Amino acid sequence: MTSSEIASESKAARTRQRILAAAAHEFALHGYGGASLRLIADAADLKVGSLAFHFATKDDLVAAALADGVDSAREALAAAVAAVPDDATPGERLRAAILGHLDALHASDDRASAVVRMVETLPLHLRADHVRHERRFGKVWLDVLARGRDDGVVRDDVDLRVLRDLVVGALNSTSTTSPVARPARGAVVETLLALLSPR
Amino acid sequence: MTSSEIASESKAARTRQRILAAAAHEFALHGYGGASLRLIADAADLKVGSLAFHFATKDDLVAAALADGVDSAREALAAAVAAVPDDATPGERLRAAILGHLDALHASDDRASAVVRMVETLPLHLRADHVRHERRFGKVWLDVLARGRDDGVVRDDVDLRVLRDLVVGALNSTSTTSPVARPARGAVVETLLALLSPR
Amino acid sequence: MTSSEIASESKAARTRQRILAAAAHEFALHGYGGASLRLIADAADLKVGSLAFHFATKDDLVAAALADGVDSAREALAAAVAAVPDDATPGERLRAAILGHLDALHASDDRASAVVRMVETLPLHLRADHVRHERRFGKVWLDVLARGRDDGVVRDDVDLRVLRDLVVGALNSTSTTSPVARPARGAVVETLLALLSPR
Amino acid sequence: MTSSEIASESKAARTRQRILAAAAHEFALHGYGGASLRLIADAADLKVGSLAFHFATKDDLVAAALADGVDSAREALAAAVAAVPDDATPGERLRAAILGHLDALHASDDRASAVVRMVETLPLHLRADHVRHERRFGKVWLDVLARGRDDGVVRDDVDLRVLRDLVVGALNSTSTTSPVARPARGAVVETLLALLSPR
DNA sequence: TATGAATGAGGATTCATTCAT
DNA sequence: AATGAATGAATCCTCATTCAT
Repeated sequence: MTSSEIASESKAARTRQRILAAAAHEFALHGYGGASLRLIADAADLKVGSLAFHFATKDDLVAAALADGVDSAREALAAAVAAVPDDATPGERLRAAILGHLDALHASDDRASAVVRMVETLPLHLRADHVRHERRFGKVWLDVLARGRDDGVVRDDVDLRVLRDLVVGALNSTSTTSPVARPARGAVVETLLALLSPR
Repeated sequence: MTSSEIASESKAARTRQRILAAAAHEFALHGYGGASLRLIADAADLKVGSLAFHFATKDDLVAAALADGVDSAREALAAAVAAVPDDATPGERLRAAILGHLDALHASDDRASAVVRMVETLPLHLRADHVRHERRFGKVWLDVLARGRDDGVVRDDVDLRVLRDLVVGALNSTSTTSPVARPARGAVVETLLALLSPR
Repeated sequence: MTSSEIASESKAARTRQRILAAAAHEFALHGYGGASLRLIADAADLKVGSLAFHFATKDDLVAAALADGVDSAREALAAAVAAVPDDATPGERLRAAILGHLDALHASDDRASAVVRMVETLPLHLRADHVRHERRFGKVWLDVLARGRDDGVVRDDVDLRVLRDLVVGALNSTSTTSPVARPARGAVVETLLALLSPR
Repeated sequence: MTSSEIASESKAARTRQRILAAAAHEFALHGYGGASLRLIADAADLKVGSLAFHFATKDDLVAAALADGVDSAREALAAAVAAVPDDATPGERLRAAILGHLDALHASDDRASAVVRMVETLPLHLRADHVRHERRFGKVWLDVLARGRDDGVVRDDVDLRVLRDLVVGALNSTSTTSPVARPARGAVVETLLALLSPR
């Protein structure tokens, strides 16, 4: 493989990433139906027609952005938890998960928040493809909560799945477009930890 | 005012309601940017051109649907709380609020869920107008929680506003388009009550 | 029905006819795949977007143009034959049919030639719908030839359907875009009559 | 010229042929305006950009396909006639011509039918170039008919050029995309022979 | 009060073409 | 000899809006 081959390979990959970033931003701002390829192309410094070379269709791009969004959020969440030293307190682990989730959600690249903004208005065929990714993400949170319960920092008087859904819903709802309205990160973390802790 | 004027006035009002209902449905399904006046008109059994008579522009319709959505949800929430007899337990009042919120959100007319689906992708000028409605809704929940705290059924170790935001966020996140994924109403209520109750 | 209603009804109909005429011209010149709605709209003195009001889709317009083309040709053919007095010679009837077919095909409005130019490159779903029209047209020619055979002016040593197909094919092939290359109408008629007559 | 140059030259020639074959197929199916270089490239197992190496523009490819189509048909027609032994009956020669024409037209490689499908919708500049090829093809048929007349198997009561145009038109009209609708080859041949034979 | 008819802007997608590699 | 990547124009279609009736 010559150096020029490497260069051209990475060029396509770089453009693809630029498009995904621009798409995430537009989708986060305007949702699935409100986002336009024109604006996405502009933000990616490309002409609309050129998008087709990387993503054949708007829905292809959406699917890629969704996968990119949840997967990166899941990896960030898992990494945040994994980074907690073994000898840390169980509460630290829980706090790390919450922080990891919030960080992904409020990251400036919008990859995760694009997902939150799009999921509920997706056409069925896209949603079907997306469910698997979402499920893997939910699994990570479930594991975190289960471990927390074993370690005695998560209450055991409620169904864990329902708890997980409410926690994730509450966290996702902080991903508001107007950061002014967003409650302070620290307050959210402490409040959630309090709600979760057993009586 | 003649009787025919009265009749025609009430006809206009009825049509307006039909449009709002159709709009709520479309907005709930496709969000602000993805909903089209044509489909709304179809669902309201009207021609697109006729919409202008009732709502001059799409944004006017959106604003009306938003106001209609939050206000009706707020009234439903307030009514549910007010319906609780004075001699009921404080926990009953809290449960009534949660149930009222969920009922509004999962109502078949989509008026409340349309709001949830739209808010985050609204253009700025619409959002500005909408904030006041949202604030009044939030005020009701804040009152409910404050009273609950006074009555000893809501924990006092957390900031009440942050708590309110998380509770509302968690509740709103149950308004998913695919009712299959939605956790059972009863489980949501009991879990939330547990989380709220003081240790 | 008021006069204004009549006017508005006929306005839509008139526009529809203008579009069909423009479409026939474009389709005759460039075929199904080569014709553009832009040019059709221009020729019909409309904006492209306005076409949708009369024909929802390009394929709808094509289907209408096809039906219009064959049906009008069939009617012209049938009328030409019917116009022959009962006491005319059988040869006159045959000649009238040939002339009627040619007249339809070379008419300046291109309605019939548009069909000839489009049929073979139609997508399958359009072709399927079109077959019925084509069959009715072929039936008229078959009747003409059968009557001619009964009257002794059409040879009886060949299969009538095959003969019909070849005659129609030969006639249609005179519908060339460059009228220079087109053989003289009279010569075509006399030659065909000669070929058809029994030995 | 080195052997590798020879090899690469012949490779180019082979690719050229593959492109022409693919192009003929697409043009036969969709006509001049409806065929796309992308599909042609796909069918030729190439990327669109690579076409330019062999044919600078779409119209260059079209021109080549047209020339290829008529010329090969003309050669097939001439060869079919030439293959008839000198001592065969004149009717055999005529039949051979008809069969040769039909064989070329219905050949699976679509080279000839692509021409039939394209000619009438060609832009003027392409048509001008094409006329010469077409004329040479017509000349062959004219010769065949003239010889037939000399030999007493073609009627002499009609203009030969008009006759030729009608015969060619009738034959070409059998090149339909749906082979179901196509009349049986044998029946076409015998019917045409009958029509041509003098009384 | 509503419809019919049209507009112009913008939507996504496809197209032939170009050019560096 | 062919590919990868991009362009700009054109494709059809949908949109919200307007206005005479």
